[in-house]
Amino acid sequence: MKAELYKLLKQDSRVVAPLLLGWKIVRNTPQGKIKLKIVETEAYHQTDPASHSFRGPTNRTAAMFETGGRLYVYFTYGMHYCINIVTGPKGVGEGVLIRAGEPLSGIEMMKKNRRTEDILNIANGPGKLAQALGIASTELSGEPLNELTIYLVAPDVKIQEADIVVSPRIGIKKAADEPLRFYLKKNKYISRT
DNA sequence: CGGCAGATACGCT
DNA sequence: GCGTATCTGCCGT
Repeated sequence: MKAELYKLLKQDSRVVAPLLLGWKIVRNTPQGKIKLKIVETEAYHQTDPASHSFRGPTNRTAAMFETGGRLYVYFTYGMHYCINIVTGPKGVGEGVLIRAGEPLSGIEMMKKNRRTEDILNIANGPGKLAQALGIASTELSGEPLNELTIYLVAPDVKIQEADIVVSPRIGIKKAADEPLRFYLKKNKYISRT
Protein backbone atom coordinates (compact mmCIF):
# COMPACT_ATOMS: atom_id res chain seq x y z
CA MET A 1 0.00 0.00 0.00
CA LYS A 2 1.24 3.47 -0.88
CA ALA A 3 2.52 5.65 1.95
CA GLU A 4 -0.01 8.37 1.13
CA LEU A 5 -2.96 5.99 1.48
CA TYR A 6 -1.52 4.39 4.60
CA LYS A 7 -1.28 7.83 6.22
CA LEU A 8 -4.88 8.60 5.29
CA LEU A 9 -6.28 5.33 6.64
CA LYS A 10 -4.36 5.47 9.91
CA GLN A 11 -6.63 8.33 10.95
CA ASP A 12 -9.92 8.20 12.85
CA SER A 13 -12.85 6.70 10.90
CA ARG A 14 -14.89 9.87 11.42
CA VAL A 15 -12.15 11.82 9.65
CA VAL A 16 -11.56 9.25 6.93
CA ALA A 17 -15.20 8.60 5.97
CA PRO A 18 -15.76 11.91 4.11
CA LEU A 19 -12.24 11.81 2.66
CA LEU A 20 -12.93 8.48 0.91
CA LEU A 21 -15.69 10.03 -1.21
CA GLY A 22 -14.54 10.19 -4.83
CA TRP A 23 -11.93 7.43 -4.35
CA LYS A 24 -12.34 4.41 -6.58
CA ILE A 25 -12.71 0.93 -5.21
CA VAL A 26 -11.29 -1.65 -7.59
CA ARG A 27 -11.80 -5.40 -7.47
CA ASN A 28 -9.43 -7.53 -9.48
CA THR A 29 -11.04 -10.70 -10.86
CA PRO A 30 -9.84 -13.32 -13.33
CA GLN A 31 -12.37 -11.87 -15.79
CA GLY A 32 -11.08 -8.31 -15.41
CA LYS A 33 -11.38 -5.30 -13.13
CA ILE A 34 -14.53 -3.96 -11.58
CA LYS A 35 -14.35 -0.25 -10.68
CA LEU A 36 -16.72 1.98 -8.76
CA LYS A 37 -16.47 5.54 -7.50
CA ILE A 38 -17.25 5.73 -3.78
CA VAL A 39 -20.21 8.09 -3.37
CA GLU A 40 -21.52 7.25 0.12
CA THR A 41 -19.78 6.22 3.38
CA GLU A 42 -20.47 5.86 7.09
CA ALA A 43 -18.05 6.01 10.02
CA TYR A 44 -18.06 3.40 12.80
CA HIS A 45 -15.78 3.97 15.78
CA GLN A 46 -15.02 1.75 18.78
CA THR A 47 -16.64 4.27 21.17
CA ASP A 48 -19.87 4.12 19.14
CA PRO A 49 -22.58 1.74 20.42
CA ALA A 50 -23.75 1.17 16.84
CA SER A 51 -20.35 -0.21 15.85
CA HIS A 52 -19.62 -3.93 15.70
CA SER A 53 -16.35 -3.11 17.50
CA PHE A 54 -18.07 -1.46 20.48
CA ARG A 55 -17.79 -4.48 22.81
CA GLY A 56 -14.21 -5.24 21.92
CA PRO A 57 -12.66 -7.66 19.46
CA THR A 58 -14.32 -10.96 18.58
CA ASN A 59 -13.56 -13.51 15.93
CA ARG A 60 -15.93 -11.72 13.58
CA THR A 61 -14.65 -8.17 14.19
CA ALA A 62 -10.92 -8.86 14.64
CA ALA A 63 -10.12 -7.11 11.35
CA MET A 64 -11.52 -3.81 12.64
CA PHE A 65 -8.80 -3.76 15.31
CA GLU A 66 -5.96 -4.04 12.83
CA THR A 67 -4.00 -1.09 11.46
CA GLY A 68 -5.94 0.96 8.88
CA GLY A 69 -5.72 -0.32 5.32
CA ARG A 70 -7.46 -3.66 5.55
CA LEU A 71 -10.86 -4.87 4.56
CA TYR A 72 -13.60 -5.76 7.04
CA VAL A 73 -16.41 -7.79 5.48
CA TYR A 74 -19.42 -8.80 7.55
CA PHE A 75 -22.53 -10.85 6.92
CA THR A 76 -25.92 -9.62 8.09
CA TYR A 77 -29.67 -10.22 7.88
CA GLY A 78 -28.96 -13.81 6.95
CA MET A 79 -28.08 -12.96 3.37
CA HIS A 80 -26.10 -9.77 2.81
CA TYR A 81 -22.41 -8.93 2.87
CA CYS A 82 -21.10 -5.41 3.45
CA ILE A 83 -17.65 -3.93 2.99
CA ASN A 84 -15.68 -1.64 5.27
CA ILE A 85 -12.27 -0.06 4.98
CA VAL A 86 -10.51 -0.50 8.33
CA THR A 87 -9.04 2.73 9.69
CA GLY A 88 -7.08 3.92 12.72
CA PRO A 89 -4.14 2.46 14.63
CA LYS A 90 -3.77 -1.20 15.60
CA GLY A 91 -5.78 -2.02 18.72
CA VAL A 92 -8.60 0.46 18.03
CA GLY A 93 -11.68 -1.07 16.42
CA GLU A 94 -12.99 1.19 13.71
CA GLY A 95 -13.78 1.38 10.03
CA VAL A 96 -15.66 3.09 7.21
CA LEU A 97 -18.65 1.34 5.66
CA ILE A 98 -18.78 1.76 1.90
CA ARG A 99 -22.49 2.26 1.32
CA ALA A 100 -22.77 3.07 -2.37
CA GLY A 101 -20.77 3.37 -5.57
CA GLU A 102 -21.06 4.74 -9.07
CA PRO A 103 -20.22 2.01 -11.63
CA LEU A 104 -17.19 2.98 -13.76
CA SER A 105 -16.00 -0.20 -15.44
CA GLY A 106 -16.61 -3.91 -15.45
CA ILE A 107 -20.26 -2.93 -15.74
CA GLU A 108 -21.29 -6.11 -17.56
CA MET A 109 -19.81 -8.20 -14.73
CA MET A 110 -21.66 -6.11 -12.18
CA LYS A 111 -24.95 -6.46 -14.02
CA LYS A 112 -24.46 -10.20 -14.03
CA ASN A 113 -23.51 -10.30 -10.33
CA ARG A 114 -26.54 -8.22 -9.41
CA ARG A 115 -28.93 -9.85 -11.86
CA THR A 116 -30.20 -6.50 -13.08
CA GLU A 117 -29.74 -4.30 -16.12
CA ASP A 118 -30.56 -1.15 -14.17
CA ILE A 119 -27.32 0.77 -13.70
CA LEU A 120 -28.87 2.96 -11.00
CA ASN A 121 -29.66 -0.15 -8.97
CA ILE A 122 -26.26 -1.83 -9.15
CA ALA A 123 -24.47 -0.46 -6.09
CA ASN A 124 -26.82 2.03 -4.38
CA GLY A 125 -26.63 0.29 -0.99
CA PRO A 126 -23.95 -1.59 0.98
CA GLY A 127 -25.28 -5.09 0.31
CA LYS A 128 -25.76 -4.29 -3.37
CA LEU A 129 -22.24 -2.89 -3.67
CA ALA A 130 -20.71 -6.04 -2.19
CA GLN A 131 -22.79 -8.18 -4.52
CA ALA A 132 -21.80 -6.06 -7.54
CA LEU A 133 -18.14 -6.63 -6.63
CA GLY A 134 -18.74 -10.36 -6.45
CA ILE A 135 -18.23 -10.59 -2.69
CA ALA A 136 -20.33 -13.49 -1.42
CA SER A 137 -18.34 -14.61 1.61
CA THR A 138 -16.27 -13.12 4.43
CA GLU A 139 -13.05 -14.67 3.14
CA LEU A 140 -11.58 -11.26 2.24
CA SER A 141 -12.22 -9.90 5.73
CA GLY A 142 -8.89 -8.93 7.30
CA GLU A 143 -7.16 -8.83 3.91
CA PRO A 144 -4.84 -5.86 3.38
CA LEU A 145 -5.85 -3.71 0.41
CA ASN A 146 -3.73 -4.86 -2.53
CA GLU A 147 -3.83 -4.88 -6.30
CA LEU A 148 -4.39 -8.63 -6.52
CA THR A 149 -7.76 -8.53 -4.79
CA ILE A 150 -9.22 -5.15 -3.79
CA TYR A 151 -7.65 -1.72 -3.63
CA LEU A 152 -8.36 2.00 -3.65
CA VAL A 153 -7.39 4.61 -6.25
CA ALA A 154 -7.28 8.35 -5.50
CA PRO A 155 -9.84 10.66 -7.16
CA ASP A 156 -8.88 12.30 -10.46
CA VAL A 157 -10.31 15.58 -9.24
CA LYS A 158 -10.25 16.48 -5.57
CA ILE A 159 -13.70 16.48 -3.97
CA GLN A 160 -14.74 19.86 -2.62
CA GLU A 161 -16.15 20.13 0.87
CA ALA A 162 -19.19 21.92 -0.56
CA ASP A 163 -20.07 18.76 -2.53
CA ILE A 164 -20.30 16.60 0.60
CA VAL A 165 -23.55 16.13 2.49
CA VAL A 166 -23.57 14.90 6.11
CA SER A 167 -26.53 13.04 7.63
CA PRO A 168 -27.43 10.45 10.28
CA ARG A 169 -26.61 6.85 9.41
CA ILE A 170 -29.05 4.39 7.87
CA GLY A 171 -30.54 1.27 9.41
CA ILE A 172 -29.24 1.57 12.96
CA LYS A 173 -31.06 1.98 16.29
CA LYS A 174 -28.19 3.02 18.56
CA ALA A 175 -26.60 6.49 18.19
CA ALA A 176 -29.13 7.05 15.42
CA ASP A 177 -28.72 10.83 15.48
CA GLU A 178 -24.97 10.98 15.03
CA PRO A 179 -24.08 12.75 11.76
CA LEU A 180 -21.70 10.06 10.53
CA ARG A 181 -23.02 9.38 7.04
CA PHE A 182 -21.37 11.20 4.16
CA TYR A 183 -22.38 11.31 0.52
CA LEU A 184 -21.79 13.29 -2.66
CA LYS A 185 -24.42 15.93 -3.21
CA LYS A 186 -26.80 15.28 -6.15
CA ASN A 187 -25.09 12.01 -7.01
CA LYS A 188 -27.56 9.60 -8.64
CA TYR A 189 -25.99 6.47 -7.18
CA ILE A 190 -26.41 7.09 -3.44
CA SER A 191 -28.70 4.76 -1.48
CA ARG A 192 -31.22 7.44 -0.55
CA THR A 193 -31.53 11.16 0.03
C1' DC B 1 -44.18 5.32 -6.12
C1' DG B 2 -44.26 4.64 -0.89
C1' DG B 3 -44.72 1.53 2.82
C1' DC B 4 -44.20 -2.91 4.67
C1' DA B 5 -43.56 -7.84 5.39
C1' DG B 6 -40.71 -11.63 4.68
C1' DA B 7 -36.49 -13.87 3.80
C1' DT B 8 -32.65 -16.13 6.32
C1' DA B 9 -28.44 -17.37 9.25
C1' DC B 10 -25.14 -15.87 12.28
C1' DG B 11 -23.09 -13.78 16.55
C1' DC B 12 -23.89 -12.78 20.99
C1' DT B 13 -26.92 -12.91 25.43
C1' DG C 1 -33.69 -17.12 21.72
C1' DC C 2 -33.24 -12.45 19.69
C1' DG C 3 -31.67 -8.68 16.99
C1' DT C 4 -29.38 -7.41 12.86
C1' DA C 5 -24.56 -1.28 9.59
C1' DT C 6 -30.37 -5.01 4.13
C1' DC C 7 -32.95 -6.01 -0.11
C1' DT C 8 -36.83 -7.39 -2.82
C1' DG C 9 -41.39 -7.95 -4.12
C1' DC C 10 -45.99 -7.07 -3.33
C1' DC C 11 -49.52 -4.37 -2.09
C1' DG C 12 -52.17 0.01 -2.02
C1' DT C 13 -52.45 4.79 -3.55
